[in-house]
Amino acid sequence: MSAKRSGPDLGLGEFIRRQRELGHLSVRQLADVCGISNAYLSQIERGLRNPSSFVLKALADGLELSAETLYAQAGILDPSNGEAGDVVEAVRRDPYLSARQREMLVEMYESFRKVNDAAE
Amino acid sequence: MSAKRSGPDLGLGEFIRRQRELGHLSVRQLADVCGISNAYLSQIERGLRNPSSFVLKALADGLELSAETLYAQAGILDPSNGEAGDVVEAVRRDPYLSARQREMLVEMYESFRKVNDAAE
DNA sequence: CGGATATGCTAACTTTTGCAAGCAGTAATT
DNA sequence: AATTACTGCTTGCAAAAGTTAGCATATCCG
Repeated sequence: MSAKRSGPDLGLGEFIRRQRELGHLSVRQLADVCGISNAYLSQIERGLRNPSSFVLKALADGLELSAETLYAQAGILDPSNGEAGDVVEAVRRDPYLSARQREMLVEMYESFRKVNDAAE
Repeated sequence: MSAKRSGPDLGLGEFIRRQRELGHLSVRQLADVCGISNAYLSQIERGLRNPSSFVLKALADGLELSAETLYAQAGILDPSNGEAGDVVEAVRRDPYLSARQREMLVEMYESFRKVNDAAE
């Protein structure tokens, strides 16, 4: 058995489900895009199954997420790479944007976050 | 321009074996450290088995490699992974946005960059 | 020559992944 | 009410992952 679901995989399934719902996709639609069965995706989302590396990769692609983010959520990758992405900071540091453009991007980003929070 | 690639198309199993031998470990020793059976490790190294995410993670730890390196070798993670502070990367890694929202932000960012380039 | 001991590999077995098919619920048409 | 078309969930099974026990060879020591 070795490593199993004892502990920190709490949330991978829910994270996937949340991402799926943010994209307004049904279980079947996402499963289809990822090339897996809807039954299996349903089980993954509820934590009943432990997807293999390749399925996880397919899910990352289907959700248009970086694979690092998903793997970090699964507790497999160190979050040092996956979590650091502060969009606002990256925008503010970008030397190729004008102040006005930075402001627009930040506002757009924050309004997205706000909308998602409200739709929770 | 193509940057230099180290060990282009080395299979995952062969890569693991090479790393293990570089560390002067036997199959049993590495398997023990990783918490898997020696038989299974042997099969992984010869490409007869396809290890799960957790086993891959354990192998990375046992070999004292970054998990990213091993996952890149497995063809699961994109090897281009180092550039920090990039807006696009930050957006792609943000787990609170939907795929559609990420796409919109990236397109907005890139159109800004394009406009700025043209006006240079 | 034994006999430990270490190497990697094979075989038989158990457990988990992943899928095809079907079930129950909801909402809109007819 | 019946049909059609969605939604997500459950079931039973084939295939793959992963383990325990054992085989064969090689080295080292008395």
